[in-house]
Amino acid sequence: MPELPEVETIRLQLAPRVMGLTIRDAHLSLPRMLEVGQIPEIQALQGSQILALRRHGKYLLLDLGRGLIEKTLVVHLGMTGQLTFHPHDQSANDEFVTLVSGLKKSVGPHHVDKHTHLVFDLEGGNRLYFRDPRTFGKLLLLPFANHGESPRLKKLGPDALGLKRQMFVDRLWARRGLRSVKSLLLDQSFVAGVGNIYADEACFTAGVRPQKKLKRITQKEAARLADAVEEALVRGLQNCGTSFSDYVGADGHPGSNQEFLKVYGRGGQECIQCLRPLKKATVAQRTTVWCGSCQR
DNA sequence: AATTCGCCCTGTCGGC
DNA sequence: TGCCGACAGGGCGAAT
Repeated sequence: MPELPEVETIRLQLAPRVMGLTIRDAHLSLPRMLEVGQIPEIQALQGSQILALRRHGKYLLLDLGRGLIEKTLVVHLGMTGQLTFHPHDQSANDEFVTLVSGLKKSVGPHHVDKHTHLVFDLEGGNRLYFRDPRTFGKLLLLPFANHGESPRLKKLGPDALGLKRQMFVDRLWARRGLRSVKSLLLDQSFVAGVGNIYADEACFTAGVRPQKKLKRITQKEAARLADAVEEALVRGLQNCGTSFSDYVGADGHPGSNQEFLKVYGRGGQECIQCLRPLKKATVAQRTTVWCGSCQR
């Protein structure tokens, strides 16, 4: 489940490898991954260069064009999306082959399987693959000039990484009400990039119960949440992302942040602070883990 | 207007 | 061994 740190890891790994490369050919094998009617536009990308890689929240934005940026390919990895770079000179690297398909061994001569939905043939024999077993991901091709007006991107709040504490607190304060802290953290129009894993981790670090109503949150707790979100995301990024199931970086390797998670996926196990068993329940339609003693 | 719910989708896992 | 239901969940559109 790629959240901000996973998408940023991919962006950082991908940028030096694909920047400036020309797209020789594009193959979209599962059309429904793309906005309807855009298949001809994908074909038309032949000859375009990858000119910039940006990210907002969990969205990766590839700016494409011939010299000047003309279009933006918006990529959302959903639950199990993978974006991997396959360099021409490492095509025989066995380790790479075994890791590229989720965390399992991949079969097939070209590292492509039935879940590889988009392939960019880049100049020099390099390739870029988009793979997504559960197909919750999305591809969207927009004119660069007005891609900011896209309904999908327009509703996003400020990017969660590097967001000023006071801005976070102010936005939370403006939404004080009956909804839960966790519901707000998952709301991409509040801040963009936080998903289920980092929301739970942030709540634990802040000492706040995920189901606590926003109207009962103090300024102090809001500030702690702001810091805890930043801390969780930065740590995730430092560890190249959390590979709980399918996530791999652009190099095909899993991240290591799953080894450092304090609560996510640890329901019933002992709290790292007080050693009491962690609680698990559904909050805001998501599986949620917290410590009933350390989080109030 | 704000919030919740059902749905999309497939691989994995536990129970029988 | 194999079948089957439960589960994972981001975001959208429908319902409340």
